[in-house]
Amino acid sequence: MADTLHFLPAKMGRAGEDVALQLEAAIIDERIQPGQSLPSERDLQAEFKTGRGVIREAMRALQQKGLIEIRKGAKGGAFVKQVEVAKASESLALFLKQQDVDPDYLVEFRESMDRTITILAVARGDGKEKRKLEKEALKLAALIEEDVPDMERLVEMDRNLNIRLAQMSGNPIFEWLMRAVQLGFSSHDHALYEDPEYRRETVANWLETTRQITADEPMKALSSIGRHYILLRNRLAEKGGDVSVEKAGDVPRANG
Amino acid sequence: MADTLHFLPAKMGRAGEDVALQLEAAIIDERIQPGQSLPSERDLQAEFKTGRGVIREAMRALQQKGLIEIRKGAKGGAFVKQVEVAKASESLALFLKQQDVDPDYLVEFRESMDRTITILAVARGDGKEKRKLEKEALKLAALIEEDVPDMERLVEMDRNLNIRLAQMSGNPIFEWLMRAVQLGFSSHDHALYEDPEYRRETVANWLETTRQITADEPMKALSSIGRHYILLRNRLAEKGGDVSVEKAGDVPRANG
DNA sequence: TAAAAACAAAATATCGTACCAATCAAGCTG
DNA sequence: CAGCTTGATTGGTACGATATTTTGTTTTTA
Repeated sequence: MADTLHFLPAKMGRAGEDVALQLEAAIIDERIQPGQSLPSERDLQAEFKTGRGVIREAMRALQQKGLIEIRKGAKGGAFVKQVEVAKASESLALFLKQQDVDPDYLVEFRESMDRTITILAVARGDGKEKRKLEKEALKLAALIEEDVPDMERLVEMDRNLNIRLAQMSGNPIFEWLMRAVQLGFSSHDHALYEDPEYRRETVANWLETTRQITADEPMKALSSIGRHYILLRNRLAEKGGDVSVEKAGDVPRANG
Repeated sequence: MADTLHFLPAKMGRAGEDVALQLEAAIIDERIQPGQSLPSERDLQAEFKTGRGVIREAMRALQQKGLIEIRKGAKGGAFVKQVEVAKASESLALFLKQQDVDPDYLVEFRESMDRTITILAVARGDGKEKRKLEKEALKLAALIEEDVPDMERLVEMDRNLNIRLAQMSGNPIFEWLMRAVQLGFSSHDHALYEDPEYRRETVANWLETTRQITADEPMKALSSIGRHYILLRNRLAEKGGDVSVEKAGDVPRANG
């Protein structure tokens, strides 16, 4: 527990926000280190001289930001966390989802991002990472041999390949972007895997791309990336305009 | 008010999250349109068959995500908002700050984005836009002739040039990204304009870049962009590590 | 006797309700 | 038309009850 912390009584009128801001400031200034816990709800209540509801609202806001993790029970409480890149991506994904952006623009954007990431990954990824990536692509290839491939699983593996590649770029900002895009718009890739012919070609393309990356052949890898986007554009054109951005129906629900 | 909305009773144990998720889904799904308001807290309480505290926590989470805006008083309530790009920017800034990400990565990211944008802008921007851009660069050049240039104004014009260029790419995603980056991380550019020598070179470089764009010379424009980032990197190296990403202290505060 | 299992207790977050305060818009009144 | 009143809504506080997890203790078992 982090003692010797002192806060001002919460301001009336918008107490919850005030509490949240003071706590956030304390965390960001590293007056409370990651891993440490904030005082218990009741203690905070006393510290801020306010009701517990206010404290709880503030906690919820910080939790939502990914700054704290709340554990119940004895020795429970609010523990300061390192913000994960996945959490940071959520808010961009949310923004992207709300704008209904023309799929063409999205594809264009993704292609440009993919190309940069690929170049960086070839240059910076170490051999082990590269071989691991190639192995993942092989696993994907094995999966489509089945008669009735599990679509969800396929799309998830595709997503993971993309994120892994972004990680190999070594630049966390690209990982952030890639995750956001994958969070918001995986429906396009879904389209690629629906059709057996495209599915086959897409996976073959993944194999080729990862192989060229392992072989330290950036230009050939780029060429392969280009092929991927040719496939994607053709597929989207075939399907017509009915592949719009994902609706929120797929937001994970807490209860069944 | 959006009536005829139906929600499931909140699940025990993590009711707040459940409520937040259901509401978020309804918003993203556009079952509730931006501008419309959610039912009042008490109505939601009845709908979800839960206590008011739970509803308020959920509201706070949604508010924190930027999905709703809460107004007090008569005709008050929770109004669905368009998520602002600033939210995504904030959350990225928080992540980079907490993880202590090297500013070099940001520069690298910006350079790659700038290059793509420039190519697209040359290809898609019409002559009028390009000349307008060049004129803005000229205005910037005029400004640094003064003995004591207004730094704020300089940085703002630089920002506007960047955003205008992003707009000319014709792809809204690049514009959003550019805005997000400019919002949270313009301190680097500030560094470029502090030193008289760098200031002069930076502005000269802007002139060159915009000129090449107007002349439909993408490769020369790229070359010029490259020069910009050489300047920026040199400047940052000179200044040492003290130019970190913006503190979260500049996050807009709701109450004074 | 020592290890393992079962049980009780304490600390903590979570949930529900009731009540009052502050705020704001619209309508009423003089 | 200025000022007051009223109704609707969110904001804040208090208290009690419940669920969950850890911890310590006791009992059982090998």
